[in-house]
Amino acid sequence: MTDKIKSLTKAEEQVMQILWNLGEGVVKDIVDRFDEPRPAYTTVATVLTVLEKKGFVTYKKIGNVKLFSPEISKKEYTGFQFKSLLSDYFNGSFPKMATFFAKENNLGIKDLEEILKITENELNKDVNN
Amino acid sequence: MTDKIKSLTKAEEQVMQILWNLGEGVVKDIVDRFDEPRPAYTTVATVLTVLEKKGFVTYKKIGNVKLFSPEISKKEYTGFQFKSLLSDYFNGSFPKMATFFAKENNLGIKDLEEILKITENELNKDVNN
DNA sequence: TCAGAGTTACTATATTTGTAGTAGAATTTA
DNA sequence: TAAATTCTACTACAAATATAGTAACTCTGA
Repeated sequence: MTDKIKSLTKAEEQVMQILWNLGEGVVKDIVDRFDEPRPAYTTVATVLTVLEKKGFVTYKKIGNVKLFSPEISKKEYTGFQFKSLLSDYFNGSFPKMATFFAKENNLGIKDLEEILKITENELNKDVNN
Repeated sequence: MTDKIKSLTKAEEQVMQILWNLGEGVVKDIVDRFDEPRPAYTTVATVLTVLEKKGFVTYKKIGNVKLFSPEISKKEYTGFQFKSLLSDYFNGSFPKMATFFAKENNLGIKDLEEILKITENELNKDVNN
């Protein structure tokens, strides 16, 4: 079903991030969200064509204009990235990752418990989605 | 001080992973750890040369042989990757990441508390490093 | 109704990445 | 000590990526 996801290149990822935020948009919409220095309109159009070939986006033709939208959700791609990081750098262990985070930020047990609370809230909050 | 870290390419990352495990090694050592089909000896040598130029590895000459070792630790690079993922996909919020993990794995509060315990253990365990 | 703005399809080019060969130096070994 | 092996340095080249130009098409507003 869900075809194997391939990694995005840097340029592709930037475009996808914008498209995930917008939900949908034409080339111009995407170009406009780029920080200066903006890539050329045609550059973005090319990247979108590639993304379409790779199956990351689809589009509807509205008149002669293509309205692009993500075909792979941010969530799906996040999962892919997250799993890769977890397996390549934390032996697939989430506690190892959490430990790493704690150490990087000099957090103690108390802080972790605090984070757990916040997480539980988040979890309840988005029972939907 | 710590120069800005650049991303590793796929091939480079594989070599680094092996080198991080070995601690140090000559080209042959690294080739040997590759799964079949192994890349050519010269391919690995080339990648190492590139990694050296990028500052990811150094080497000591032992006779006429280069003994390579990581210049950037796995930990440093992990931090870089982790931060990128956290900021690009979780708004920089670790609880959001934890929530994502929980939902992906259908974990409930109980499970999270269990994970917290494991994490606390880990944290105590490696008081060193 | 046509001039300009926007859009797409196609093409082009530089750079980076992945992969590996060759030549020759150094080392080991029969 | 000559042959085989190992290793590095240098080079090569194909594929992928990043970036953008051009031509042609299509609206839309004056």
